[in-house]
Formats: sequence, structure tokens, C-alpha cells
Amino acid sequence: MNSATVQHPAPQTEPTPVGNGAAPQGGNSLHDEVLVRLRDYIVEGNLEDGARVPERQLCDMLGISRTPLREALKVLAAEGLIDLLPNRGARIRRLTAQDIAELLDVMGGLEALAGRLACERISDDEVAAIEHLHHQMYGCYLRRDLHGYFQCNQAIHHHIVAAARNDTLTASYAGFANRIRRIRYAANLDRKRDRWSEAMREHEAILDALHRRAGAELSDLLFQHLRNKQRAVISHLTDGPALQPD
Amino acid sequence: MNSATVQHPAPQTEPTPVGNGAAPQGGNSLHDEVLVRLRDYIVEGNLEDGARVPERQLCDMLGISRTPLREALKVLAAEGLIDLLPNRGARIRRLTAQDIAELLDVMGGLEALAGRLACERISDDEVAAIEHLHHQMYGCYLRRDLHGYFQCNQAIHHHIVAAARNDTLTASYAGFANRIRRIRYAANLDRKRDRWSEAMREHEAILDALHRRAGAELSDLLFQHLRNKQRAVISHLTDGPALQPD
DNA sequence: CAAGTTATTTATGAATTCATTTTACGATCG
DNA sequence: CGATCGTAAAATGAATTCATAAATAACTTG
Repeated sequence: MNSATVQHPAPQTEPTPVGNGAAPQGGNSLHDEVLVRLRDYIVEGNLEDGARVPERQLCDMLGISRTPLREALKVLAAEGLIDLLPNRGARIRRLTAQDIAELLDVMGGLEALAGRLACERISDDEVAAIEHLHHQMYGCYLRRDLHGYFQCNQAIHHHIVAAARNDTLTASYAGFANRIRRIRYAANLDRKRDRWSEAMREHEAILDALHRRAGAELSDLLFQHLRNKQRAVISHLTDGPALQPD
Repeated sequence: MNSATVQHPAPQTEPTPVGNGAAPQGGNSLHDEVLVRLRDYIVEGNLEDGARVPERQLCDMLGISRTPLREALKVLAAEGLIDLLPNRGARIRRLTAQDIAELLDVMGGLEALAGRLACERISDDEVAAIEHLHHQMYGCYLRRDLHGYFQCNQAIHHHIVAAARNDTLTASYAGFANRIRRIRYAANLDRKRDRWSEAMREHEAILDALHRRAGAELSDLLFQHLRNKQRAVISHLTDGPALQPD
């Protein structure tokens, strides 16, 4: 970890300091940090769809050798973020319209589950926190702050999932959210008014059901909410620009 | 792949022929084959819970070097099958009662989704195939063939998931099923009569709803089915021996 | 001049090597 | 006699090296 005590002669390229100032996040060793950094880098959309990712370049960029990098690439491939072609390197996974539709359906299923479980387990404080986010989101909606709206919306959904108190569910949901986040960024560029207000209304109903701890109803609302989003995204991708905020 | 054309002098240990006679399954290269073999080996319960898995031993067993093995281990850790402790090697992941409860809830959520989607998309032929499996399973139930029942039951659930026509869902479901399969094997040893007949009745209702393409109803039936199973498994794990067949 | 072919360069797959950390064993001391 | 410390052996993390497959460039030929 200490760049002063490298075992072998360091590569001629100046090694980028691995830690970006932050403390060791969740990772075990150097390899995990590479994994986290690479995942974030991809998820945030820094690489084009289908772009070739030469190992050597990434090694220089991260200041490590190919061994830990390839381990990280294997994991990212297993997570579905990249494709690993036999003797031809890694490519950023290109999401087809069907991929996106499938992902949103699965996330809908998981959120539906989360809603059901959350109603059994959520505390009043947690509901209040979500309600606060909801009001905040409404403010963003009123002043047409799409980015803020987006952040609040995402936070609300993650809070509901977290309230289910199921770490397996949380991790799985986060994985799918990662896979689709690049798209969400892209979709974020444009906005379609009618879907936006529709999404707001759906969120009102979701919050109401959560208040009443109406598990089955909330479950259905969340699934339909994702289904509507799916419809909007898919029509955007096929028909052309004009998009949903949620 | 050809063991006669190894590049470097082969290790002194006789390399186990990598291909177990089967054709290249889904894997790309040697590394993927190792991954598949290791995963199967673990999933089928050949290793004790929490057992240490020395890299060297596995290398000799598979006749490969540590590099591709470690890549496979990283993937298996990401899949949740093993734990990778910082400087202390790999251990078979020990599933707590909570882990199992969480897994069954998530699988219930995914099956609920699958049921909903399947009702929109399933063909008459597929329903007929599932019905056939159901009758076969009923036969196993009558003659107390727990193993056969188990196989049929698993096949039915996988068929329903497949009928949802969502590869993302299918892959995710298979991953969770893998994580819990070891437990199912263990649970398979004992049988508890009343849960068995209860599960049979639930399956009757599931098949009926599928026939009628009653998506919402099927969705709920599948979730409750898994919830009941969860209850049975957990009580088995905490109270002691006596178990559910499904 | 264009198309096919071959040689060169580059990148990937996998084994080996080196350094560090952990674990096991044995000696010494209380 | 038991416990603790120190040393040796083993295992892991990571870099390097070697061989092969792919991509590119140059060359030849029709």
C-alpha cells in the first residue's frame, strides 16, 4: 500500500496514488480497492458503451500490475458491468433495450418485495425520513430541479429497500441499480413533463401506502411504478429523445 | 486446454485432466472452466461449512496454477459462495439462519415477479410441461420418494422462472438457488409429513392459477409458498431436526 | 493499383517468482 | 509443568515473465 516500499522496481510510469484521500472504504486489500475504483469509474459513465478497455492502460492509470486488475475485471464481468471476450479483452457492456427492460422488471420485483417487508419492519422515524425526502423531492419538482429530484428519488427507493432489513436484498438491488445507473445518467439529460408529474403522483400514493403500512398495496404500487418507468424509458430509447425524470 | 502442450514444465503433480469428459459448457477459456467446476463442487456440498480452502491444494486438484484459480475465487466470493479473508485465504461461506431467511425472501420476491410475468408470456405447451412435472411430483409424493419430489419441485420452480422470459431474472434466481442449494441438500435428509402435504396443496393452487393466467394471484401464491418454506426451514434450524420436503 | 498473404507488433492467458503476512513449532523462562 | 516469546515453515498478495492468439503493418502478386 505504501508506495515507498514497493517490492520490485516500480514501473516507469508514475503510480497514481491509490487512495483518493479517503480512508480504506469497504475493501480488504489493494485488490478490493481497485475493484471499487473501477466499478465506480464505469458506473458513473466515464467509459463509452462498448468501449474497449485495454488492461495495460488501466494498469498505468491505477499504478498496479495486471494480476490484481484482471481479478477485478473478472468480478466486474460476473456483476454484468463488462463483457470479457475470450482472447480480446474487456468491453463496457452495451445495454440493449431488452436488457434495460429486464433490469427494470427485476428491480420492480425486488422493490415490490422490499415494500412488503418494509411495512412489517419499518420504524416511524424511517417513515419520517422518507417523508422528508419526499417533500424535498417535491420542492425539486416544483422548481424543475431535475438533478435534485433524481437524487431524492433514488434515495427514497434505497431507503425503502433498506427498511426491508434484508442485506441480501439490499446488495442485490444495489447491484442492479449499478448496472442501470449509466442509463439513468443518460436519460437524465432530457425531461418529459407529463411522465414527471405522473411519477410524482405515484410517489404520493407510495408514501401514503407506506404510512398505512399497507404492504400488499405498496408492493403493487412500487412494481407498477417501475413498470411505468420501464415503459417511458423504452419508448424513449426506441422512439427518440424525450424522457422521464424518474 | 491440451495437457500435452503445456508451456512451462508441468508441475510435478499429475495434472487432473481438466475436462471431465463434457464439452466446453458455457465458459470462454480455461479460467471459466475452473470457475464452473469449483462452483459446482461447492454448491453440491462437497466442502464443510466454514472449511478452509487452501489455494495450493485446489491447484493440484485442478492441475492449474494459482493465477486462474485466484480469479475464480474472487468471482465465487462476489457470488457469495465463499468468504475471502484478508491474508488468510478462502472459507466456505457459513450460512446463518438469517442468511437463509433472507435468501428465501428474496427468492420469493423473484418468484412472485416470475409468476406475474409468466402469466403474460407463457405458452400452452409450457404450462403443459409444468403440469406434467406436477403430476410426476405428485407420484413421488404418494410413494414417498423425497429425492424425486425434490427434483420435480425444483424443476417446476425453474420452469416458471424461465417462462418469465427474462434472462436477467433467470440468472439472478439461479445464483440465489446456488447459494442455498447446500442447505436444501442438508434439509433433504429429514422429512416432516405435515409440511409435505401442505406444500403439495400449495403447488396445486399454483398450477391452477397458472392455468387461469391469474398473474397477481399466482404472484402472491408463490411468495407465500416460499414464506411457508422459510418458516419451516428456520424452525428446523433453530428447534432441531424435522423438516420440510419443499 | 487492389486484394490477398505474410511478417511484425501488440495484447491477452497463464505460470512463475518474490515479498509479506500468517501460522506452526520449539525453546526458554517463570 | 505450563505459558510465552522467537524462529522457521507455509500460505497469501502481487509483480514479473513466458507463450499464444489477435491485430496491424508491410509486402507480394495478379
